[in-house]
Amino acid sequence: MNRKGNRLSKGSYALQERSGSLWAHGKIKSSGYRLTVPRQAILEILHKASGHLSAEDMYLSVHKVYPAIGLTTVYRTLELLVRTGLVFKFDFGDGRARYELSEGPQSAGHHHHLVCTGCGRIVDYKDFIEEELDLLKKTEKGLSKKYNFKITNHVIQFYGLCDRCRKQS
Amino acid sequence: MNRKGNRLSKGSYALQERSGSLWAHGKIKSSGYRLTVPRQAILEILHKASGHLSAEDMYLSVHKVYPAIGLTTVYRTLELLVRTGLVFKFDFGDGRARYELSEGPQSAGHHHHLVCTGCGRIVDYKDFIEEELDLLKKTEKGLSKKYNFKITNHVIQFYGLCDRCRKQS
DNA sequence: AATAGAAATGACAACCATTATCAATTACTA
DNA sequence: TAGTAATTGATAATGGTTGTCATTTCTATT
Repeated sequence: MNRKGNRLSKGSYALQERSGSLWAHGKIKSSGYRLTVPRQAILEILHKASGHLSAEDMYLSVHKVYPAIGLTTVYRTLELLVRTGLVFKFDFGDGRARYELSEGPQSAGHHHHLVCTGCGRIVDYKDFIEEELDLLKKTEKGLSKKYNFKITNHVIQFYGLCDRCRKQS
Repeated sequence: MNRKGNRLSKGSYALQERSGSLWAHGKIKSSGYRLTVPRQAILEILHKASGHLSAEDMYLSVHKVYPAIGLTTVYRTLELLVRTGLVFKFDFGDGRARYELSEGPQSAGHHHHLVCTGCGRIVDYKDFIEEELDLLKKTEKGLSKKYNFKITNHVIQFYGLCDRCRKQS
């Protein structure tokens, strides 16, 4: 196979580093992992995408530019990114996991999801985040104490029917 | 096979009906579905259990009493119960769905889940429900209007490490 | 620069929860 | 009580995800 074509040029990555994944790169290295081409490519895709991509979405996307990268590697990389806390993994009930970057310095910020049970459409929302944070802080503290859990994460999702799907049913 | 042994006697069900599944039975019938033995058996198990059972959990449980009931039927019944709103389906990230009765007249009440990412243990909590409900009502209203969604459901989950798992890591 | 050793990768097979199929059975209505 | 459509159970198929293992690539060390 064409090794050269599958190689990432330093130049193309210099740009990406300026635009926000430097932080992620550092975190990967400081966690003792190597910063490889597939990992960089997947991080780049996660940066560019609006979020909630499935593993296969990323595979198809990455595969266009680097045909040598296989689906297995995408899964392995995502698992690593989740483990190091760089990426969140979601389940919206359609049988495949979705991934998005967690809150890095360059992130789009804390948000939650509105999921249409009709068509699967996912809408990000950032409304009511302030009130939510108040409640969450309080709840996390209370639950930590009461159940002796060390809480690291939380998920809030709303399910319903979107505009289009309401009309059809 | 022993058909008679797999049959539910009227007597044993009379008791169950008194203890809370009458409502569910009515809802199934009024939705145009038949009230069959497997459906009653699965409802009974959901009533008795503390919640968050997987399909296989229920299959094993049901299978002891009614060996003729197959796993496929368990899945189909759960799908029906979810569709009619009698049961909620959850994903706690361990690759299998979990089910529990939704808020019937006899339900244990509105609660959420605390999930240990170490061992998978699930703790129900009902703390801070009042404050939470305020926020949720407000959020639902706001999101419905802004995004034109008809919101039917929501999920709140906290993830972390439980007592035991904290010590081990 | 060359190399050894460890980490990472890719192709492929295996896994396993869930779903589709279809003939046989069952619950409800007339 | 019989007729009929709904439901069921056994089995196979599906599909997302993970395990395996030989090969490749990185990195530290000569």
